[in-house]
Amino acid sequence: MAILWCEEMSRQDQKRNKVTLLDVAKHADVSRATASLVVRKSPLVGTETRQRVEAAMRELGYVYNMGAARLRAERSHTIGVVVPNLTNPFFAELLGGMEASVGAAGLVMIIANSGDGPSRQAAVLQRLREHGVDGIILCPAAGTTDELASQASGWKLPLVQALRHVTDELDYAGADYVAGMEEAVDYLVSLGHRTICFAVHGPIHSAYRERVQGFRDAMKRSGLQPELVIRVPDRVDQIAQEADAVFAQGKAPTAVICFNDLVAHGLAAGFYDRGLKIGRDISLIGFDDVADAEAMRPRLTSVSTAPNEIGRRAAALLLDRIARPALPPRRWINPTRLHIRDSCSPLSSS
Amino acid sequence: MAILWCEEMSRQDQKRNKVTLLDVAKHADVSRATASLVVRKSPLVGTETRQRVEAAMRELGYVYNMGAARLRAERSHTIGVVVPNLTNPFFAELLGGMEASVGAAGLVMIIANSGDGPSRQAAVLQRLREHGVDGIILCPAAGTTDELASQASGWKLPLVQALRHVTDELDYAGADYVAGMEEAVDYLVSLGHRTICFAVHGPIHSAYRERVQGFRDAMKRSGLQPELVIRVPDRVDQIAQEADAVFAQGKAPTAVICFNDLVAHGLAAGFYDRGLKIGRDISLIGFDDVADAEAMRPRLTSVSTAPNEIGRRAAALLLDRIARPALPPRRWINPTRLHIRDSCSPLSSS
DNA sequence: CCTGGATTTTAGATCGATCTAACGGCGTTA
DNA sequence: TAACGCCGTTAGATCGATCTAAAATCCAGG
Repeated sequence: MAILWCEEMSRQDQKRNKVTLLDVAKHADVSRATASLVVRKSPLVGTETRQRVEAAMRELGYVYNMGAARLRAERSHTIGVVVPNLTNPFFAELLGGMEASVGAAGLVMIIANSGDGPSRQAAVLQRLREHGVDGIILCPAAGTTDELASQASGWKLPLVQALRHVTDELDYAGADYVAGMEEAVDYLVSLGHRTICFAVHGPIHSAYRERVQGFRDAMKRSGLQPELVIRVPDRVDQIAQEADAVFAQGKAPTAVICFNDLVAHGLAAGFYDRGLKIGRDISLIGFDDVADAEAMRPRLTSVSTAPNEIGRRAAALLLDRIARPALPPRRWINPTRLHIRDSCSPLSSS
Repeated sequence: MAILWCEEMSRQDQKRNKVTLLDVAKHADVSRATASLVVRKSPLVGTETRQRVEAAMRELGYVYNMGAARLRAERSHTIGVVVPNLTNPFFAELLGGMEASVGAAGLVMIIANSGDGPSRQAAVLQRLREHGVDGIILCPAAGTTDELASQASGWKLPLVQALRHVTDELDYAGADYVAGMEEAVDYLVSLGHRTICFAVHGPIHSAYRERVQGFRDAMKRSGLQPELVIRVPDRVDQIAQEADAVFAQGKAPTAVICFNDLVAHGLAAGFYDRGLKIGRDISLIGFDDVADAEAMRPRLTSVSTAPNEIGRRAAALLLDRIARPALPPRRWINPTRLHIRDSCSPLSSS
């Protein structure tokens, strides 16, 4: 007896006193199978039995073991999210939106960082595969090729692209960068600006190309010089230092459109340092409309891309595809909106 | 023959043509156990055999099944991270730091959002438990009580607190908010300021209390009025609107210390709107020193708390504890540093 | 040639859930 | 009365890895 007890204790210790479905079943005097049906809220089980089992679960402090369930059922209730960079507030907003959708559906997110490089991205995708995720939301790293589509279909793993896309064969959730940029240009043109510069930075990917394309198309449509695209550094303090770059090519622009709000922030600081007053000496438009746009002085006019909403939509797209894998590829392009504040003014004197 | 083939195909289809360790073993002409030793890089297996198995893995496109491994081995190579809020760039930095440490150790992070509320926090903790995480990094939601410690030990789940703490019985990684605040006060005092206000917002938790305490201690030590603590709204645009609140109590302060950089941003905008020039009419100090501090004009003097580093340390603490659960509780308090820029100036006229 | 010890390899049980196919009880119909 | 369908329940196989304990192999020394 004493020996038996010892053995039981050591077993408990070894197993970290885990309560299994079998324990619950015994305690409620039903079979393992019935208990399983109860935890999964199956309608097959009788009301009285259900209540007895639920009571047993509560009494024993049972916690469901997803790992074991996954092994048998091929569903992990887990999705993978790969972004190029965690620290960027823009991606943080995106993740926030995803978490809302994904969490509401009862799944959890594994997040991974690709560092915006294809080799690291391949490694993290492999890792997610090993963890048996039910699907992946990927913001493709710069340099990702369209063989991503064939890989994903070979893996039989639902995959949606977010913010950037490299293939039409997979779902995609992003913003209408082209239209957003056109709206920004048209607005400046309506204020009388004729020499408009586009300040870009960062790695080159679909969202980058679409913004450039939107800028050029709109400039051409207005009969203006479409080639005034200037690259600036990545860090905000360096952007400020090298703000002059904007004036280095040909005629000095009277307005600058920025690749994102970070560039706008940097240029605003740089212009300030040079004694240029934004909204009077030069007009400035940002892109993304993150929270800080409201805090700048003068307030920054910016094209809103609503990363939160894109995240939500990307998650919805993925959940749909997990439910019906054979669906044809879909895309959800979030409309953008020019949020007009105080950083632009009509061109008065030239 | 044809029938057999069909059967095989349908099995493949059903199983999503998954390659298992048994397939690899057969292909390499060894046992399942040996193959398992190879994937886990055990030194027990001979060189020639190892190579044969590795070749088989490559040829068949084998992917490791963590789920199955976890079931047997009680290690999921997964940790859970709970933050109050994904969208805050501060937490984004924290996550970035964690990801670096955790990823390097070969684990992945499941992230969850507590919404800074204890009930939702309880739900996500339960969810993480169901997913069998090896440990949890938790930034305790406002209102979390110290029974967290007994819960965690009951769950036998390694848990480290990050940024905020509710108990001494669990590991903790945070910043030295008290010292940081004292340094800020002392700096302003050394510039001649005597009436200094502390502008706070957000929910109340240990990090909040420590900052207030640091402020009051330092003010008292300098013989100054320690009660000038003012609450401002949460959103940056509302902070700007209500910046006057800073002057509403007693004598008007000549310097303001902010709870974080977001408050500093809002107040800076509000002061600008009222024609006050920062660094001349009023001095301003931020807290956290996130990227934007450098982009403000004038540049924002701010107390750097290095969330990235805290994230890295929290992860290291957790990995240590997973390796040796019996370790006494430890804490890592990141030193803060006052990053002096241009938003403060000596008090000349009064 | 046999023995002992170290090194490699293996069969079989096991983790905790889900799934399949079947079972008993009950009311209905032929 | 036998046959049938329906409902709630269940035993036993199964998922893909790991672990344990023992077996096979090899080599040196007596």
